[in-house]
Formats: sequence, structure tokens, C-alpha cells
Amino acid sequence: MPESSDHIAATFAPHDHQECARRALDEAAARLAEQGARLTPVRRRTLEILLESHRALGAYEVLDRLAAEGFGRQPPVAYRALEFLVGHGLVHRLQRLNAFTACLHPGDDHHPAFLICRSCDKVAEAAGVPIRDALSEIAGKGGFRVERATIEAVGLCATCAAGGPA
Amino acid sequence: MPESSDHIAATFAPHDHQECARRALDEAAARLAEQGARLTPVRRRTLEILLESHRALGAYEVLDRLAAEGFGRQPPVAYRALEFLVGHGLVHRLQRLNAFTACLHPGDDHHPAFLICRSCDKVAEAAGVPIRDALSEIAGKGGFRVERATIEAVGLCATCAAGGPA
DNA sequence: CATGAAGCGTTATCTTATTACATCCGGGTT
DNA sequence: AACCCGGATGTAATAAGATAACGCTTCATG
Repeated sequence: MPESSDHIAATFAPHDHQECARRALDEAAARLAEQGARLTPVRRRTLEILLESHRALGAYEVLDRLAAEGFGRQPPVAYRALEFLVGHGLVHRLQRLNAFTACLHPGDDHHPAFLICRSCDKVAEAAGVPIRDALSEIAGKGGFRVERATIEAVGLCATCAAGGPA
Repeated sequence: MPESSDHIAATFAPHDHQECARRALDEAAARLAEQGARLTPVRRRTLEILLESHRALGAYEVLDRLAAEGFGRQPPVAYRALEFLVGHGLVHRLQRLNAFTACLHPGDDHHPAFLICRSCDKVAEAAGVPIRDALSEIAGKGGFRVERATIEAVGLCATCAAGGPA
């Protein structure tokens, strides 16, 4: 399995995105089949839409796309599909952005830290464990038991720092 | 200066809250005076409202309070006061909750991690530096430079874990 | 093939946040 | 005092994000 830092670089660098999205979709389908959950047309399409870029999309952006393709045009349509995907670890919700992004390697570390590039808007997942450990340790000294944590960083990716994406 | 873990315990444990709020307000006033910024009535009252508990309040909760006391009753009234206070480091915005909480020790570490108790809803600030360092290191390996980070944990505070607050 | 749960669609509504513009107030200047 | 200015305050209107409640359809299962 690749290092987390490879995932980060791979997300921001130009790459064969067709391939990258296809892999993620296949993995998602496989995982859902295992769990006996149904990847219905709306759900599949929602995931595909998120997989088309590494950006995070708002629920209404997703909804517009779905509506344009013949699915329902009311908010619950998008929210339900997104909620399902989030629940199955295939999509992440970004609190800072009120937006959603496809998970690129479901199953690895399901509670990553997110790196959001303010220039290209792409979102990468970074290993969350060491950060969560640091947080839990500090919290624990004050008697607080951490159950879930949101870790989201805004900054500049290597590609943009080097003068913008190709 | 006390350890961060003391701040955490102090926030969740029963304590002389009058005193605690008064101190924070005094510090806030002093800091603003230094910066030549004006602590107007709405702003002062907004800060006081947030200081009345260690909970995070939504903008509309604050607005209701302000309106009931004779201030304007339109959203911008609350949002402007909150924005001002956040800008001067006297109030923090919690992304997870879409809510605001008073800063108890402005100036110390202005970018804390937040610990939100899911039982009593109180919010404590924990030392953010070590966590941010861990995050920056991981991100840096992937070529990402972190500029701002949101670190918010939900869990159970010591007081609630021990059977609920007094 | 009956049936009950899950899924999808709708309408309506709620919460959160911002834009745009009018008015007011305090300080410094003429 | 009259003037002007910028910041602060107020309003109305609307955008953006999210959920509740309800009915019809689909589908796996007995």
C-alpha cells in the first residue's frame, strides 16, 4: 500500500483521471456488494459526478447535475444519495465547505485529514491517525475522550505552489 | 500560564462562571483598546451573551437575544458583531456546529483545537500547536503547505463521563 | 404472487448566511 | 456652528444549505 504522502501528491498532480475515477468506482461497487447495499442509478451517478474531479461539490451542484440527467430535482434526491454514500464511507463531507468529495481509497483509513488547496480547489486525504493521536492525547490530559474529529486544512498544494496546474 | 489541560478541565468542571466571564470580557476590552478598535454596545453585548455559557450559540440564537434587548432584529446585526469579534480573536467559529463560542484566553494560542462535549454541549479550547505540527508534517511530505486548519473533536468530557454535571 | 421494507419523487418549510441600501453617530475641519 | 467623512447600525430582500412529511414504485423474500 502506498504511503499517505503519495496519495497527496497524486491527487494534486496531473494524472490519468479516468483511470483513477474508474478504480474508485469499482472499489465502491465491490464494497457495497459485500455489504449487501444497493448501488442504485442515482447513487452510482452521484458518486461518478463527485469522482469526475478531485474537488468538493455542494449538494446543490450535485443536484443540478442529477436533475439535468433526468433524476429528481428536489434537494432530498441529492442529500439522500450523498448521505448513503457518506454512510458507506465512499464520500466525505467537508465541514468547512459545506460540500462533499469522493473517497479515493475507501477502507484504508476512514477518518482522514483533508487538505484543501485554495488555488485549485482540489481536496486530498492525508493520514489521519497520527493527528488524531496527538489530539486524543492532549484532550485526554484534560479528561476529554475524543469520539470523532474533524481535521481540515486549507493551504497550497505543490502543483499550485510551483506555478499553477498544467 | 496554566497548562492547556487545566483549561480543558476548568471549562467542563463547575466553576465560578461570573468571574470567568468577567475576566474574559475585561481582557477583550483591553485588547481592543490597544488595537484602537471599538467595543460598541452590540458587540459588547454579543460577547457577553456568548460568555454566559461555555456553549456555542448559533447566529440566530444570538440575534434573538439581541433583538429582545432592543437591538436590530435582522441577521446582519448578529453576523456583523460576530464577524468583528471573530476577526479580533475574541470569538471562535465552530464549523461543525455552524455556531460561535467566546474565546476564554484571547492571545494565548489563537488557533486552538476544539473539544465539544456531546452530552453537555460545552466547548473547550485545547492546545492546537502540537496537532497543527503533526498535520503540517504529514501534509508537507506530500508537498502541501498548510495555512489554516480546522480541528474540532466531538466526544465526552470528564464531568459528563463521571455521571453528568452537578 | 403477496407483502413489507427500501428507494425515489414531490411539496413545503426551516435554518444559516449574504447582498444592497438607507440612516445615524462621532470626530476632525473649516 | 456648519460641514464632511468613515464607521457602525438598521432595514428589506434573497441566496444557500438542509430537513420534514407524504405517497407511489420497486424489489427481495417468503
